[in-house]
Amino acid sequence: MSASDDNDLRLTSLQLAVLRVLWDHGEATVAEVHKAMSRDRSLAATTVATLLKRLAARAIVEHRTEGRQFVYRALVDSETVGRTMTSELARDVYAGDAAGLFAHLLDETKVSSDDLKEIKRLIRRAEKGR
Amino acid sequence: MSASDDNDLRLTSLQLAVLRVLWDHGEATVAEVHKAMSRDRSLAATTVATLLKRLAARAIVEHRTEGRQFVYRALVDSETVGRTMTSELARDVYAGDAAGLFAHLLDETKVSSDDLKEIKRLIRRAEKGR
DNA sequence: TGACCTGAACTACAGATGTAGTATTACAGG
DNA sequence: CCTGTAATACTACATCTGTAGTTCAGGTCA
Repeated sequence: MSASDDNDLRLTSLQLAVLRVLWDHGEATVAEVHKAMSRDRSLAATTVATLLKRLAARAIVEHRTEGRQFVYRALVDSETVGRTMTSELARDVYAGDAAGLFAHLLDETKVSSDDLKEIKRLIRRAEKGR
Repeated sequence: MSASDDNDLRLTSLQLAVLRVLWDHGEATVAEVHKAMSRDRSLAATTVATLLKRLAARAIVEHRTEGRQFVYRALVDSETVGRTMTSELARDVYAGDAAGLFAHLLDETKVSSDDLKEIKRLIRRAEKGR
């Protein structure tokens, strides 16, 4: 938690794609992030470097230097980002109507039976905790 | 559906706030939108006008002229926007893990007992439909 | 040691966004 | 007919984003 970091977690799709690589890898050099992203997006390596540098300026990632390379890692975890963005979506789009959001979630994404099972478990837990 | 409109429903919080007014009112003049938004945000009337004009340029709203005023209405419904943004969130942040999104939804927003009841109903329906 | 390669730094640029001032124009009232 | 008044049109501008080229510097290989 260090100091005054978090806050302002409005992230674009592209920025999230970068972050995901760091979340998955723990740490990664620019080249590694670039490579990992190349499956989905064709970006120049310098583009990825720019993205990372900008995220660093926002204190969303940071890097240490290893030899001549920067090794980046995320300063925000996916949990926090997920929570923040979910509640923003609920507020901005659904005016807080959780059931509405959930309905769309069921409709629009492929929710597996396992997911449903897990979700039911979460509901039971929520009901217990009132 | 007319022609090549929808698509590209990436909307910011502010843009959604504008849209919400139109969704709630059906139609509204710039002044009405401005007033409705003034509870939450202090924007100049011209700012609201600019916002609406830009949304119109993206074919997200349109207006007819009534006397000297523009009466705006949304060209996208909240259902569509909700669906789109929800699935984008699921994809970008959760890599499609619906249960993860749902867990955060339960945690982060105030889900009422009624909401839970409704959600359980949705789940039953989803299970029926396989 | 000199030519390369590779990585980061710097520069660029168009489009979107938040935000609003200024200009213009068309009525309504006197 | 003239003058506010109110509404839209036009202009502005800083910031963020997506995207990448160009420059500079430090190792590496011959």
